[in-house]
Amino acid sequence: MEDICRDIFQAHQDTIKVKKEAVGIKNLINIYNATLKLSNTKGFHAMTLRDLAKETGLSLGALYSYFSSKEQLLGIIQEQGYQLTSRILTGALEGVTTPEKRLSTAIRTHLYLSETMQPWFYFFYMEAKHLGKEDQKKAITSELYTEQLYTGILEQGVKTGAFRSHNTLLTASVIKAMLQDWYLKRWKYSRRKVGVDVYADFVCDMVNTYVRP
Amino acid sequence: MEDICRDIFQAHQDTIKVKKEAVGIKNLINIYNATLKLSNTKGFHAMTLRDLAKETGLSLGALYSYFSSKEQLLGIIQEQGYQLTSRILTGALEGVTTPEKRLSTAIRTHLYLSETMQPWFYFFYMEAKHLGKEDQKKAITSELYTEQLYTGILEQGVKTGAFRSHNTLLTASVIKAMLQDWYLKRWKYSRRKVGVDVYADFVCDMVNTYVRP
DNA sequence: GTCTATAGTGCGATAGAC
DNA sequence: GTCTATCGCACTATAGAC
Repeated sequence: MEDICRDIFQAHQDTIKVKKEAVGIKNLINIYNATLKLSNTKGFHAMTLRDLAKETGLSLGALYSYFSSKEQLLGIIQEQGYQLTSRILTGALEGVTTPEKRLSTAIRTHLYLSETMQPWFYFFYMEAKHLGKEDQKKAITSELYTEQLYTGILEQGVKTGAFRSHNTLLTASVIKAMLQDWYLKRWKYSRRKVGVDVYADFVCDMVNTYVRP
Repeated sequence: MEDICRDIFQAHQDTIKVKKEAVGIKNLINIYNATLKLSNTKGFHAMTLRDLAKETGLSLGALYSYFSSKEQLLGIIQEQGYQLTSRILTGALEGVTTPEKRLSTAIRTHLYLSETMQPWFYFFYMEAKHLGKEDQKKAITSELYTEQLYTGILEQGVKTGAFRSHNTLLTASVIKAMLQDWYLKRWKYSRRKVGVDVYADFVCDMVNTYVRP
């Protein structure tokens, strides 16, 4: 969390009026956490800056030292998320060579990441349509990028004979759908005390059963 | 569409000030279509009643002859959707006895229904969190009801030996996730020219492969 | 760096003419 | 049954004190 906010602090020094890094990062963490909490309960649009001021303990004026408009606040959070996701996914797959291992690593990494950053992932999904035209394209690119990652692994597997021949694009799509369900319906799974490990095993099992020769 | 609106017209004669059924239904269709169109593009909260007036061709004052508040408009659409979904699903399964047939019928009916009523389903999913506390409970009940339907079919199949023993609750969850992906990501599937039949075959195939003995 | 106070805008909802 | 006109309110964003 602190790392994310340090990145943002340094990347947006033009719009962030606060100069001391320690103060800036502390408040950014506060603001983003509050934004995610409020947005994920009632929606970003329904969250007013007065709500946000109350939740953070900052004043309206102080908030505007950290972003130039409500819309920009939305954009910043989204953008940071895509970068982080693709960076971590790509990193986790480095050095993993066999298709079976790559598939299971990608699925598990994605699930564990969305587990620790659940509010962020939920936010990306639900607020994507409220973005400006420019940012909306980035959202679509991000969705297709991770899907492409799975398609690539599956096709590699078909080629090497590790997987049987099948519709890799549709398989990748439903893998994504299953991963997304994990962070979109957290209320359901936590109520049932289904942990991320159990869910990860299940998804890997179902996909493996389907694609194995 | 006309049937749905006739149901609503008759069920809400207390809040709908228009008395002539022909006029009432014609405008209700107009209003709900416009609401779905605008909400699904920019979100229900971001849609103003002035947007809605422009889209329907009605005035602000006229709109209020068909609902008592913006919030109630949201509630009416949601409620009607649940009733329709459960009615159609239950009806489709009537007389279908073997677990294999029941499973495939449920999946296909759900997909075909969400295909013809895509804007409604998308709306239910994305706007559920903006509902009042009362209506939110109904949304959760509805989600769990359809899931329960799949769990029931799967358990019956395990008992009769048609399916192997497996985690039926998680299987039902991911079936729902796959069905939801169909109407949540329509832009993706239609861009790729994947039709509902192809998708339905795929989902049935994947689930069957997983649960067969 | 953060505050309070407020300007300016656009909303949901209503009243009353037609 | 539908319209126009308008009220009161809550919002985003800013200006200036501390």
